[in-house]
Amino acid sequence: MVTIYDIAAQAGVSAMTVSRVINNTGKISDKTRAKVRRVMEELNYVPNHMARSLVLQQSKLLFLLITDITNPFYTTLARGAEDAAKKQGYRLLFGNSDENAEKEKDYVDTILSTRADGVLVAPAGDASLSHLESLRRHNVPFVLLDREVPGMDSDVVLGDTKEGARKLVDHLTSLGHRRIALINGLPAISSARLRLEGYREALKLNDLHYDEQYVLESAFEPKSDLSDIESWLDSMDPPPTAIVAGNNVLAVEVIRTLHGRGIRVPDDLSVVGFDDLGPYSEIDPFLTVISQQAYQFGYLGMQMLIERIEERDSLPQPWRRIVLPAELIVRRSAAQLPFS
Amino acid sequence: MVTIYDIAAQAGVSAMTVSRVINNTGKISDKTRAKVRRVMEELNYVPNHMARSLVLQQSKLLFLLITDITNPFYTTLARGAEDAAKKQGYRLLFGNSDENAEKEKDYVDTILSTRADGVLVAPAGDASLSHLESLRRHNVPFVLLDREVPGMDSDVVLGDTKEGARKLVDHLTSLGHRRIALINGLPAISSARLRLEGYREALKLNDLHYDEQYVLESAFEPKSDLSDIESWLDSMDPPPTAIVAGNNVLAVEVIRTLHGRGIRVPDDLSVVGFDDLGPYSEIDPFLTVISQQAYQFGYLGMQMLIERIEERDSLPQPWRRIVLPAELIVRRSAAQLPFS
DNA sequence: ATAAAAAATGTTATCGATAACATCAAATTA
DNA sequence: TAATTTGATGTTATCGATAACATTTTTTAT
Repeated sequence: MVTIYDIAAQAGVSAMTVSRVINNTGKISDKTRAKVRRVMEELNYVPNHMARSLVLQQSKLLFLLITDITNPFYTTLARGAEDAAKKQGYRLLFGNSDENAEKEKDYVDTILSTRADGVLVAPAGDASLSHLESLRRHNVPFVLLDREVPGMDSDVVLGDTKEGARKLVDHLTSLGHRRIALINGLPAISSARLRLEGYREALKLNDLHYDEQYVLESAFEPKSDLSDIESWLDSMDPPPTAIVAGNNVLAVEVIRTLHGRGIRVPDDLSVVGFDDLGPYSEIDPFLTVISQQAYQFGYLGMQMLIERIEERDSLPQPWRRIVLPAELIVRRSAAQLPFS
Repeated sequence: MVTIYDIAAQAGVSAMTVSRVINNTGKISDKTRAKVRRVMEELNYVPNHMARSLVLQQSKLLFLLITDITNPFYTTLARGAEDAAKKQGYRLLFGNSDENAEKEKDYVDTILSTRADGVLVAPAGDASLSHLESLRRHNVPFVLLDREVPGMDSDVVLGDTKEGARKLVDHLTSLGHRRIALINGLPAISSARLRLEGYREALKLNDLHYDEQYVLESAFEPKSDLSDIESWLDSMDPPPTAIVAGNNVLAVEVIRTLHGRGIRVPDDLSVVGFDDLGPYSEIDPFLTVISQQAYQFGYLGMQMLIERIEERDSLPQPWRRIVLPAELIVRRSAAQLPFS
């Protein structure tokens, strides 16, 4: 590979002069600047970012860790983060943890050893605490997205999840439903806990009592094995007339399972969920959901992150917490109960 | 940040000894190995990948460039690439070019200056040629995915696109359709060209004549402005009874536009497309498509890439070309014509 | 014209790690 | 036991770039 020394030799100057031309620092005569530029072109010079970062002690490289690259919520979020990063002159790379704290840890190691300037993390769950402590210990700024991790203070962008859960339940009760089930993410994820809370509060406000049998806690990620959903559906007695799903993946799994049993949605059973199904849901606007501003999660989170990075030397600001609203989008997957 | 020198000092050995412990090279007594390990733990040592890559001249870092991170075809592909990379001990980072050759160029610059060991590229189009030449010139191995670029020989993983287009047209004709339109990607993308070819061949084989007015070439990416689709729909006379869409995004756009006009799919007009709509399409299996093995694109491409990287010193092998089959999945978006 | 200031360029050390070679002590062999 | 091998560790140079300081050249001021 061509280095600044090759250029320096070819142009008859010192490496430092080449470095100055590249970075537009110091004083350089127009003549040598032109000559150096020309040689750089001729030799197809590409700067070595690693060597550069090694001495500068900063990489202008940021990372975004998401938990499911096939989930439109996260990919939309990624677009927002990307746009904000580009605007500020940072490069952004993505990592996909697959809802798996182990994989996430590997990415954190990569991030630490790549000496990234900062990270945007949608943590896999409470078990992420140890990696986040690792980032903190090594002084790598990070902003949490969508989920909090108990025991770790930081900047964070959240959705108004509890309120979202309430709205969904309210919507269902307004349609006459009284036996409303919840299929939720694992309790090791903060957003799942809030959804359960919101669900319970809304039940109470609607004078419905909370019944444990109507709640299933399942992993957020798509799996081939739907047997726990199957047995849960069998177990509820009397069966619910509506189901709230804790995220888009679970909504899909539930509906698939129901279809497999010949149960029609919403005719036989209503289903509502969290997060849109991506642009493709527009083909046939079906699922009634709480829509979160996915793009904003990424955009605002990235802005906060970069502010943290650049204010590093000044005295530390208090942690910031952005809560984005949750909007109910009524479509067709929840129906009025006939006899209510 | 803690370096091997800090560890060396603390453990009372030389930096080289620490390096040996880290890499398990050379001979080290159990006693010092244990001591060094202990100090590394205590100080939370994390190796600096940049310094390491600088001397080793390899980074064990690979990149995947895709053109649309919100498209399930590419995210599924990404999962495959990720799995294959991990299996071989490489780290994988993602970049999103947004179907934009300029953004793609920025990523290529990043890749070059990061001294990545190789790249998997789904090129934005024929205009990608110059960046690919840049990669080639700098001796960075790459494998193309899904699209070829004229003028650039390389390893490549393709779908059997032309055959796919034929199957779609055959399916429609078997349902009685004779006026079949095509909304396709821009001709600057190789896969779009093949789809057009396949479409024309299939028409001929079915004794239908090719009529230019039934073909629209549009950008693959999602846009807010649907006016060209609108005017195209208006212009066709007599209107088609079926539309083939060149990819999933276009299929969605067309169906949205049709819905906006009160035209029902498939009752009033049939629509078929390329590529699945992700896991979410399973809620309501609607769109009849040619399904490509997205995961395999990524997995096999990554395997080829790594083989290239690791065989680098031995004599060069001829370029390889993998063509993955295209499977027709009949769902509900194309209907039998009543009067045929 | 000459000192002083400013501009242009060069030298050396450094970032954190590893390769290649050097050294020293312990173990083995003759 | 002296000679030799082997094991364990240390030293130095290097990867490609930049900061800090040093030097040379040019310009400006007196």
